Amino acid sequence: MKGEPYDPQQIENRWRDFWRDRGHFRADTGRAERKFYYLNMFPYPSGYLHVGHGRNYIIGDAIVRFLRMRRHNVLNPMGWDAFGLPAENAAIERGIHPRDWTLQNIAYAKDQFRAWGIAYDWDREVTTCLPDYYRWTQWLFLKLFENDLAYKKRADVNYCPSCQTVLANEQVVGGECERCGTAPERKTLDQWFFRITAYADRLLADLAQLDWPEHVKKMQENWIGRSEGATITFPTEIGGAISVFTTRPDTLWGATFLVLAPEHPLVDALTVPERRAEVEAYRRQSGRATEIERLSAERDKTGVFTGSRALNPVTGEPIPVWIADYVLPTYGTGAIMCVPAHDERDFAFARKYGLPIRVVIAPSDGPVPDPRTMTGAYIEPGTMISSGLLSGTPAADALARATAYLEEQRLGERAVTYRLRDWLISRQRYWGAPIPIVYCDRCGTVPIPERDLPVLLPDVPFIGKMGLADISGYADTSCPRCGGKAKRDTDTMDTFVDSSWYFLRFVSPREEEAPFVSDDVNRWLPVDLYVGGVEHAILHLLYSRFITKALYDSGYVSFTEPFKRLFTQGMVCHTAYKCPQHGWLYPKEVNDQRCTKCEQVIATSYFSMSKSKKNVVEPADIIARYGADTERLYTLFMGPPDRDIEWSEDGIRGAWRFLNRAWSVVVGEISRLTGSTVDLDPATLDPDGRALWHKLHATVKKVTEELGDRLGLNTAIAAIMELVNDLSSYVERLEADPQLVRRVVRDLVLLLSPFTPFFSEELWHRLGERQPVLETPWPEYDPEAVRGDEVEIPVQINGKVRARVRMATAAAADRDVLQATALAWPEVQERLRGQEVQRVVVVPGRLVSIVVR
RNA sequence: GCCGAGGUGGCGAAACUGGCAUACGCAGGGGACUUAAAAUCCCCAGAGCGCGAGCUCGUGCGGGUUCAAAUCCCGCCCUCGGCACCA
Repeated sequence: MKGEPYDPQQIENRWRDFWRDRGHFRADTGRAERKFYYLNMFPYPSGYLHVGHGRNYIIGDAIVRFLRMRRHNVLNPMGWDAFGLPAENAAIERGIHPRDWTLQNIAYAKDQFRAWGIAYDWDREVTTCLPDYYRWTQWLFLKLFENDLAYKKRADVNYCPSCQTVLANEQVVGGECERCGTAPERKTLDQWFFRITAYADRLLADLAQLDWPEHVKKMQENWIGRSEGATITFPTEIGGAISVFTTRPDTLWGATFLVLAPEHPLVDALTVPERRAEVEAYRRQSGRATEIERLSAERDKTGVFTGSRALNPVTGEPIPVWIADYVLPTYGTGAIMCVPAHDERDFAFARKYGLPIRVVIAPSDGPVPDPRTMTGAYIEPGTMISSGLLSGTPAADALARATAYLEEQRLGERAVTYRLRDWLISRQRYWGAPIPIVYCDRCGTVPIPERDLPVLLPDVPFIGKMGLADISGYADTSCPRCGGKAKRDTDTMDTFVDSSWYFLRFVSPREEEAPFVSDDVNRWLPVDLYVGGVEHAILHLLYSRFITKALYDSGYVSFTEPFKRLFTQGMVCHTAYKCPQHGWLYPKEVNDQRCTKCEQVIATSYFSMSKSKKNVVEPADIIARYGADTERLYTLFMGPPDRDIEWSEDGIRGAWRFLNRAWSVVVGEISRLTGSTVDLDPATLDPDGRALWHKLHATVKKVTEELGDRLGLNTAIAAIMELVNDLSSYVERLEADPQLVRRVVRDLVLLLSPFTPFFSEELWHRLGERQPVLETPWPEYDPEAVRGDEVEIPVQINGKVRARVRMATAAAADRDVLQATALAWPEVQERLRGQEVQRVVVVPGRLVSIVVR
């Protein structure tokens, strides 16, 4: 059928601003009936967005359009995570101000959203680097400070020499700076921390109530790292005592030495004069190593003896006290008791330095290991031996008994320790929210009063790597308390602070008296569905949860978790080429598997799209060739949204072909349909018409369920493709019913609209509809029609399908009728001849299974 | 090492609660249209055996439960992600 060809450029230009002009995505936060707060993780504006970034927003846009048509009051805002180091580094490279670079990127990204047809409520846009936002980030700091959740401490920190700033523990990945890959150094600085550890238990416990992917919850659980055990006190020979944390108080009778972190406060006192030089040397040496180096498991354990002894509290035996840098000052008490017989690490250390080993758990079968000949720690279960009153206890019960005994004897107590550390938020860089604190000689550390916020970033020419400390005059101020001379804190806050509360601001983004309006926020939060990348599974999500709980405790919000449901979409991967000599290559630099510069054979692999690997696909190119609808459709169709997918040029052509097919079938029918407005009576349709009628309803049901709940957008699209295939075949027929065709075409256009909004709006308009798609209700399905007239029921004989029985749907739903029909079916009769039927299993509406002989 | 997710045609994948394995799409083969090509349309397509009706095998591997297993259970292998000297 010839007709006007599908021309996406023209169509998309026509509708691009339509949804915004009609205010389709302007939420009414003044009321909350049928409210739905949909949120995409907001982007960091770093140049342009590629098709991989697009996936996140396209998924969201499809869901949100669907919800709008289902008459939800949808809040769908967007903003910019606009502070941070990359902007600063990029600005340095280009010799411009990070603010200009950032605002420029924001403008560009907004154009990209517009080209994609992604319709946000732009009236609610927030930009974290603007004073009307960061003013409230500073407010948040003050609230945490008031509640003793922000504190300053002198600490050994990870300092990235390349970024010239400190990194949070979380920002050191695999021993390297998360941003630039440089190995951090250790530095001792006065830094601000947020006391997230105070919430460790609640952050862990409340995971249970979240509808989040299981693996993300597990990652948070690991990160928090709760360990139950006991702290035990070991008196020392010189007086005083050393407290250790252990998860194995039951093995206390086997503790033959103690090890302290080199930084432990008691090391000085414990070191005997003859050992002083050696201990000092060791402390200096380990002080140079970063925490990451110290923790590398491959590294041989080293340590030195302090010369002092402590007393094992249960055996009374004097045991040596060592220091070693595999013991971390920041975990537990910074000191451990060592039970070499039953712990691999302690065993290795004891063997290396010839320390005594004492076995306290005997295998239930086989001989007790001999400390002199053991080659590894015995870590299997068994029975306690040489353990005083615990001897003879099965190891499984020993833990509880040991803990009870220690508490009774006041030698120690039950304790819980976390892997989670407090959140270091000070950064020595310019492009962030200034910390609203001054230091006064007379009054000490003084918070800036709320009414004086924001503490503005000084507006100075940007001259490369610098912090606020480098800007003359910034630090000099007067004390808000006494009016005397004072110095400002010259650090800015970690950007994760900015993003740990932005979801609150979206509800009342222009509020000038407060960061958010509690009543409105309490009505609209938690976010109903939060969609973003797994890369934020720990940091951003954990910090946001912590801030929400802190605000809850001080009465600003009435909910304890910010994101009810989380969905993490997979990454988009693409072929990347690497030349052994020239590194990553653009596809155009590759010819016949060889580098065009040096003719060497290149290596081909798949990676998530990134500028550094030169394997990004630009939406502008795709949109110019195929249109945004094709990109959207392909992005959603190529795989389940939560899985990584591989971008392929062939795949996108498939999506393009489908839209062309759908276009021509709809456009081709329009002339036939004019005037066919009478409601159709499905009862009058012929069998082919009935079949299409059934397919339509089944498709509506499928697409509705996938979009509304399972988020299986790929299978929703597959179902629509099937409908188009069936519709094309049907309209080929001379006696096609125009009423039915009209109905199918209408619903088809609506079903497609969340995925291909331009395409649908255009066809909808051409079908003569006056009301825009988004103001039209989502198609309904009739369960009766979904069932269909006839079904084919497979009949199994001894587990193998041997026949298919066609019968009325209602008859197949009746167990007895189905069984009788199946047994009487000729092919079945044939098969059963001469066989004895032992059993017949009937699943109404589904299957019949016959067991013979 | 610990924790988690996954492994299905040539490829991306589907099968939702144990019930017809491979829907939908890509690539491929054959045909139609065309002077030709592109585009489009129609047909074929898990593997093996058989002239054929058909039969056998088949969801990483090996067992098991069941009338029936991609799906449940036991034991392995591989890939990816997180954590990892956290006491």
